[in-house]
Amino acid sequence: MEQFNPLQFYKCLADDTRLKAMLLISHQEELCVCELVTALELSQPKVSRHLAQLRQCGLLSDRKQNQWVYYSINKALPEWAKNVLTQTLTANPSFYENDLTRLNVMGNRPERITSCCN
Amino acid sequence: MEQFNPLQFYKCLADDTRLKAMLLISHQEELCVCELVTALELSQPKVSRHLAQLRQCGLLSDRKQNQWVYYSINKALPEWAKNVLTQTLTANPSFYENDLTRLNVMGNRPERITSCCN
DNA sequence: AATAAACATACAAAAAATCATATATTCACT
DNA sequence: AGTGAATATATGATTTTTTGTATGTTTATT
Repeated sequence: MEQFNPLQFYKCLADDTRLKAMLLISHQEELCVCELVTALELSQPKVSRHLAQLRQCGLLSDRKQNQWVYYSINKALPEWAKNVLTQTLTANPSFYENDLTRLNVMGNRPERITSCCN
Repeated sequence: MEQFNPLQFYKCLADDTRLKAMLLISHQEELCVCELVTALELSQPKVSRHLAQLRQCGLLSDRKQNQWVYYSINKALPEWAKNVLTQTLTANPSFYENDLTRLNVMGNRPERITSCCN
């Protein structure tokens, strides 16, 4: 990850899929690809591609567990960028409420295994 | 101006010219087109086009005085968006320092007439 | 070993954003 | 009335971004 720069950060947020993914992940701590596919009602390759971009730009981290890959907000993000995400999340609930609803009614969500038992 | 939405806001910030213009205007309260042309070292139509977009999206206001058009941050922007701009401005001085330098050494800057004397 | 689920990636096509250039408008000054 | 400075906009070309589709990899299950 190169030097974090605000233009790159905003380019990452300037797409419907990526912005909603970022907000949903912020809201839920972490989400796997298949949960985002369901919440966003988009194809798996599309979601996967955007998540890869967000990871490459340093906005997301991923961890692999069994067959799932969980994405979360990169802890190393600059404070100002974290604040921007938090402000956006709390001020715009209607922007992602439908996605959150679909996530909440989703069946078959993978069970998280707490890290102590890995 | 339609309902303000975060995706549109971030699309506005996802371009080098627009992001720098927003930050410079934030920093300086208001700037006219020719000052931005000098600071950013870009063509007048290019700057003008981007400013028009920022105005149409509700991020900037303009006022006309004599032959100059001054742009400033739209006072009616949602608080969260104003906060995002402030955070970005204060946390990333190096992103726009060269532009600020060019602005400061610029000769022939138009003289502001205080609004009481219009 | 075969099958299936979850995820990633490659590639070409389509869509969207940006740009340079030319030109129009407005205002100030002579 | 004519000139020049500041700004805006239109148009077609170029560049960038996004997308669908096909395919590859890994892991779990039978």
